[in-house]
Amino acid sequence: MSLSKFIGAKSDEVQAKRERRKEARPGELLDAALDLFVEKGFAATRAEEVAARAGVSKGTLFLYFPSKEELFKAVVRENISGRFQEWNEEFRTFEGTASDMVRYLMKVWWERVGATKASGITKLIISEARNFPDIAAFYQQEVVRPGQDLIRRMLQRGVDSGEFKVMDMDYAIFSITAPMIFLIMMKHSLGACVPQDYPLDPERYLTAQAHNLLNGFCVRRDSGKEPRGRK
Amino acid sequence: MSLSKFIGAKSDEVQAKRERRKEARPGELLDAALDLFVEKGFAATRAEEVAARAGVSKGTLFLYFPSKEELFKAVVRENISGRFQEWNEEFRTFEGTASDMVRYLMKVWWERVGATKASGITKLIISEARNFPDIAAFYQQEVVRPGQDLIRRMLQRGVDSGEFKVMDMDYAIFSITAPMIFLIMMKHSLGACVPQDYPLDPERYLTAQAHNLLNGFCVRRDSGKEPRGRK
Amino acid sequence: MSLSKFIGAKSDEVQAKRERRKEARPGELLDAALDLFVEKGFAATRAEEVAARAGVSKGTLFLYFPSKEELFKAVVRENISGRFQEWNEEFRTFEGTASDMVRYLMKVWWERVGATKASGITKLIISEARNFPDIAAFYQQEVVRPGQDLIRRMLQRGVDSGEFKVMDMDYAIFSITAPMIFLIMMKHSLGACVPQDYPLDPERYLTAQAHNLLNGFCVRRDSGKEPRGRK
Amino acid sequence: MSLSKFIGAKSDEVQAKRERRKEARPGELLDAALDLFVEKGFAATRAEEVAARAGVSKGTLFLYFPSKEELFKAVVRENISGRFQEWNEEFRTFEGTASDMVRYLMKVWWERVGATKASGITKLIISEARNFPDIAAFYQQEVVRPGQDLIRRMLQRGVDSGEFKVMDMDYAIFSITAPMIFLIMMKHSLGACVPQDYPLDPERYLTAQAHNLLNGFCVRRDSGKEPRGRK
DNA sequence: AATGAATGAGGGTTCATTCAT
DNA sequence: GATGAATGAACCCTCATTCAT
Repeated sequence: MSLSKFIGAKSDEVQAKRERRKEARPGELLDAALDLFVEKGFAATRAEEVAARAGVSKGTLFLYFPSKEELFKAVVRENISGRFQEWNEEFRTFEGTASDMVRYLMKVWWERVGATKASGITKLIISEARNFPDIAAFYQQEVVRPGQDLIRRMLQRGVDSGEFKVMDMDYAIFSITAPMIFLIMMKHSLGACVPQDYPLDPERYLTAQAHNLLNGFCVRRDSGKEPRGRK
Repeated sequence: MSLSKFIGAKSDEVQAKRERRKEARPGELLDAALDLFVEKGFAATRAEEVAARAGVSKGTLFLYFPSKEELFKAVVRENISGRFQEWNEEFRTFEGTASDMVRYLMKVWWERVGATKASGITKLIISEARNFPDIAAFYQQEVVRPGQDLIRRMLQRGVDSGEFKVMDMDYAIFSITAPMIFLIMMKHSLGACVPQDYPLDPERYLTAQAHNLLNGFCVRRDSGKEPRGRK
Repeated sequence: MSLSKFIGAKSDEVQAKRERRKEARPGELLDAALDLFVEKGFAATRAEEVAARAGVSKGTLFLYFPSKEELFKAVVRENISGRFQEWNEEFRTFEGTASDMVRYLMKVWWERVGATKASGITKLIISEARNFPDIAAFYQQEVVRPGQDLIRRMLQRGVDSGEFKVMDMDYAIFSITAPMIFLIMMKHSLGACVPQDYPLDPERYLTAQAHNLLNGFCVRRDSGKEPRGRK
Repeated sequence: MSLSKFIGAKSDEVQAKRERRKEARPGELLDAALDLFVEKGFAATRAEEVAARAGVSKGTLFLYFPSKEELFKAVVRENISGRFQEWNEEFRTFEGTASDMVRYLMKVWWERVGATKASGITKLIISEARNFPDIAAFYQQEVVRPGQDLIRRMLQRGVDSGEFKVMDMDYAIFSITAPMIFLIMMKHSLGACVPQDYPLDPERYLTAQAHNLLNGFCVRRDSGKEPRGRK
């Protein structure tokens, strides 16, 4: 807090407000753009609409981003968190069982990503991947791969400790990620359109999913043989 | 199969080919449109491109479909199979265990939907749901709900027979559907952009997923208590 | 003239008209564009105006030229005549004196270029050279240089035959071209704005200019010494 | 030269510098604007660029000139010298021959106009005449006409003294002005783009041009009859 | 029925101009 | 006076849609 508050009074305050606005502009625009891109897709989102939602005029948008496509890339860049170092550390020092870890992973993922605006970026990239292949590749490298590595280490720890069965890791990883991707797509797609059909509590769903995945549906171990139904 | 084949001879054959082509027109357009809508989204797909891929001129497209939006709806209508009656019957008379059924469901779903062009419609609707809420609602009612009902009956059968534990059915259903949705999104999105990162065999993935879901990761039953990791 | 006129009648005629229009479109657009670019410059000419002058809608312009800049280049390309081979031949076989040739050159240049729409292209390129340096270079190479070569040969012929004095050819060439460039700029610039100040007959001007250039203003030969005026 | 230089001392000097800068502002803007208008034309010149080149902000430009068009007019006004009174006097008292005068005119014109930034204004007005007809008329009246009158008097003096032939004055005037206009257009247009093609020394060109004009190309007087070449 | 030339409303982008600081 | 963020009219260009052939 600066002294100017006591000696500068009014003009400084106004100055501060304007500067705060100016500094905040790009962020406000990125927020508005993320919302709209997630909601309607890149092509169907109009630049003017983004500007309006951010409370500025169309021209102002192009003061901060040279084109709609650059705005899109900035939205992605801004929202792709490189928080994996932190998360890796968190999991390296985790003290519970591997099962605890699985549950914990899903829980914190929801709290930090799934439940926040950041989840929109995943929906956005999955929806637009074919139109922006380089962004898709970037996301794959920066987010998907580190995420898979983290999950792989987690599962391996369970296997190494004898807690988990030996399993095909490449496939098991997707057993963990699929429900998260699913949850995001539902949240931003069908779930947003027909909410009455998705009255589920995401956290509870993830808990149930983790439980099912860890223990299985079956009372006794299932043989795993091929089905014998007709056809 | 028409009689004209037997009474027309050669010149009729040509006529037949032309008529077949003519009658096939809308179908070819719908096929082309499905591909492009899935690939690029509704807004980014140009009508002329659809026509070109179907091998007709731009004008012809509008001869069969009054507008791009109507084309979109026709694509959805055409590809949303009302095959649940048939499938319900198939599952009602299924003779194996509930576990067999789960595996069988995933397998035939992949063969009949996931691996075919029909999978595109799911990706399409999920991507465009927010832009076409009425279509989303229609899909929800015609496809999602019947599908969930089918899965619910399947799981209930397992519970009733003592093969499956008692579980929260509303959530368990998603444990079955999530990997299928996931597979579709990957196939038509990131997987199509960075194929080297998705070298998985979908059928094997589904088998593994079914196995994990049925038997769990754990060697022994996991307690299911909350994780005790830091924070 | 085709027979269709006698057997096809109406539908063929209409077809012909439409095709003629279609074929004529680019030409009509180029004509309109040349006029407007000459009149107002590249930047101040609006695409819609070009279209309107050609009697078509804005969109049609872009059916034939992918951008305003490509339209500009097409205008230049279309109007830069590579007629120098023909002209070289004409001058090679010319039978009069070198003085005749100078007068003839100016006369036919006026008839074939100066008086026609083609003169606009020179004004256009001179006005826009700095904005389109590559086009300027192209024009320099395709038009200016061949033109200068032609004039140089003409003057050299006069010198060789003893009709003209020995002179610095590089500079004499500009004595021939300057009045032509001048005439073009006046025609499309000041002369078009204040016509009452330019009531001159271009052909007579060129004749007078040729006469002055060939015989000089002076009754007797002037010494050519440096001027002795004050300063 | 102002008195402040003698009474102000140091602090005043700073003050003077600032005021000089302040007072110089419009001049710097006009200079920058002239350069850019000459180079790119009125429409293609951006106000911000003018301001930047003058070292001020965009807003400041509009502090001094209410609009881009007014800036343009001010540029023209500023650079159209009303120096004809002075020049008329200079020529009235000129003591050499009429031929000397012609050479002298071209020489001093080059020194005082052609070689300086002032030449740009001619190129500018010729290029933009059609877009600003009133400015063209103003220029015609304030510059072209007085210039032509000056040249006419000069030529008439030669005719009156028996040094020059009797000639059609209206046309002879253009024989003097054409090379000057030509030189300006080349300097600011093609010559600036393909400099290797215009390695000529302007002063030498004007001298040669004056010589050619005064004495003619021909060794003997040419008949002036119509050419007899083919066609 | 099929074509494809033509249309014009709509959206991205620029930039002269304004105005709060 | 000076600044530069903000504005919005205007322009280039696209593309769904029409319609004469």
